[in-house]
Amino acid sequence: MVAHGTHSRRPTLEEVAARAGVGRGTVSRVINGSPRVSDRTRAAVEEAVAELGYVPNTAARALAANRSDSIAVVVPEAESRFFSEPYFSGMVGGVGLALAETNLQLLLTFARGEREQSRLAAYLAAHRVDGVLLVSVHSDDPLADRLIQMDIPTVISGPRSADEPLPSVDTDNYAGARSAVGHLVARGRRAVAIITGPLDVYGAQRRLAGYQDELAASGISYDEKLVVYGDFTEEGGRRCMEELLERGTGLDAVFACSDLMASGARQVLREAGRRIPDDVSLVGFDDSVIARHMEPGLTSVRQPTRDMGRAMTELLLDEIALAAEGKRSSVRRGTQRHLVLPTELVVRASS
Amino acid sequence: MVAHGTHSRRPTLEEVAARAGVGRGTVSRVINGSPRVSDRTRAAVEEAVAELGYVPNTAARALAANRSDSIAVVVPEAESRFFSEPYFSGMVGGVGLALAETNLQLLLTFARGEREQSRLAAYLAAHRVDGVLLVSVHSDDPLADRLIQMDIPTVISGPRSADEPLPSVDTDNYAGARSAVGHLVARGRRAVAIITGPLDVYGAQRRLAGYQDELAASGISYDEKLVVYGDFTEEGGRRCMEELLERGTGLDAVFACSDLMASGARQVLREAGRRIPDDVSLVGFDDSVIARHMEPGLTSVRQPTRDMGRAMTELLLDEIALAAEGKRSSVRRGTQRHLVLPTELVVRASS
DNA sequence: CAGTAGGGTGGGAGCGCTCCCATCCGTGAT
DNA sequence: ATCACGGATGGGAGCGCTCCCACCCTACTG
Repeated sequence: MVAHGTHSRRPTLEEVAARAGVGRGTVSRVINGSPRVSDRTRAAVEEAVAELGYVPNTAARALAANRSDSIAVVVPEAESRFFSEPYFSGMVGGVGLALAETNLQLLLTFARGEREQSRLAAYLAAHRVDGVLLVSVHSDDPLADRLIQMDIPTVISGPRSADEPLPSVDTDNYAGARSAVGHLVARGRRAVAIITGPLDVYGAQRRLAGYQDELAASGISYDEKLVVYGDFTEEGGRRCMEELLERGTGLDAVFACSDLMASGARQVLREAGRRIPDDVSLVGFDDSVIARHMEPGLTSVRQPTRDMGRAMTELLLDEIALAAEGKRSSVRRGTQRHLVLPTELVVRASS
Repeated sequence: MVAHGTHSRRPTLEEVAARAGVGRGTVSRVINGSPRVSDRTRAAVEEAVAELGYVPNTAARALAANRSDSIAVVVPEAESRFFSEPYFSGMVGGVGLALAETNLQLLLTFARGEREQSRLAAYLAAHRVDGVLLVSVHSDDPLADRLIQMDIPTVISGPRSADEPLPSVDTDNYAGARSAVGHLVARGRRAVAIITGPLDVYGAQRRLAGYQDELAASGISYDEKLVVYGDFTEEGGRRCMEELLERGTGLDAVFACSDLMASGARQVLREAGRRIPDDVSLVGFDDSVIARHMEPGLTSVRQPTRDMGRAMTELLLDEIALAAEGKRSSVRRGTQRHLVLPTELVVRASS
């Protein structure tokens, strides 16, 4: 490794110490903000640091201190979904934002399939990250349990069940669904169909529950003919809508549990000659770009993905601090371990 | 791999060596795939590794070997744009894909503003990454030059000018624009307006050039009244379209240099009572989700963002290898240092 | 049959930092 | 003036790995 312009020869702690006329330990203390340093010394060290353009070597620090100053965001889905779903990018954006205030780094990891997940687990186990943010997980995801076993601080983006052991951040899927259905009912719709998400995702279950409860609260009896089971994809939405029409139930509104499915549904409705919102009201979930650009504009339940990312990060930092203090297990600080963020119904022309 | 109670006590190289009855160096050789190990020994070591569930400690490796086994993707924009633009997520997805085949990690970094960029530069300089992927850069971006100065292997997603010193990957903005305009002309449109991107982005310049050249090639004289300067945003598209209408030129087609701007333009056209495509044909650029969901479907120039991410990664790996060999400067392998990927016109109802 | 390549191998010497203990010195108590 | 206490400081001992040199043994060479 020769002639590497500038970056090949960076100053070390030792050199800063020599320059400032102090010992290695003192410089380390200054760098790490320890209070046990006199003001004079601190100033001298800081000057030397500035003059030399000293930047701590992270690898050395990680090795000595046994921490990595980085967290991993693990997206279990194939990264193809990562594209289409604003959920992910919003989340990642929020994480980035929260991390900007710390000096932690963000490792982005896609884990497709079992083999890669194993590799990933090993990787994470090797102390490469201080904590893990798990985004969008199915209830049977093995990675989550592995992380628990390995005792790695982890926060999950949506609880996998009602009694998720991992700290989690989620949107209020239940309330969101209720607000959507309530809105439809308030508009005079009585035959409200639902295209659900995949029910092995807890959030999808909650949305269905919200739908049911809101109908009940409105005195509308539950008709299972109006319920079809989707998978969050556009194609799935199309298929479900066809199914719904075939059943011949006289529906006058559809609550699709994702914008993508709403989009699929809209296509089928249009092909069938049903006007939106005149004949059928349509409501989605996510309030993604699609909702804003659909024709007519899609009424949708907004999820604060960015805030979620932010909240997850903060929760994780807490977890990491706790782990560092060695206070594992039961006794936790006042922190809310399961955060539920409110949704907001964005009303547009489709309803 | 069973019941690793805690992750606090992972086996070390030394322990593997003891278990296999060999020396530390030998284990290191096996781990790193050196050929200088007899088959018998290798087998023994591999067995010990498996039994102990050994995973190398990256920090130690990084410190000793002076490399990090990770690359950074730097997104200079505020991460708010990261959301809306499928460009970024597509790119990141491609990078992730390419990286899956290596054992490098992906560090995602947002750099808003000058202060953060400086911090970032220092960070990168501290040997924390082996290389940098720079995404979406304005021609006056200071970070790129800093990276060159620091001699850090870097690949940029779009060249900042015709003689970009950094290796780059780009879409064929010029040809893409020509295909869009050519398509419009083939449809019988003669008064084709363009809403450009910000011209401090090289790619936006190329699109404008493509527009001009294609018109010229079609024997249509250039009318600067049909040219308005946008900024890639939806609001900008709206503003530009208004401007265009105010000028009162009898346009019959609009080529917007991003889907977002096309969307803004569409809104204004609709408000003005112009029908798409009957009165005015509309073509966008990106072929994002928006294009697919707009009404009518937006004809758009598709950029293979995913392939770009992939290509950038491969180029970067090459650069890193070159740097490691110490062969800096002029003499480069046969690698194409400026890759231009083809675009594809996706025709929908808007034209 | 001595002499000499090498392929294989072991292990010392760090990489740059944090941790922690020993030491030093100033200050207030006695 | 003496002692004790505690804040400030220096520096040894690693953290787990790679690099590299010395060494060994086998297999040729002449």
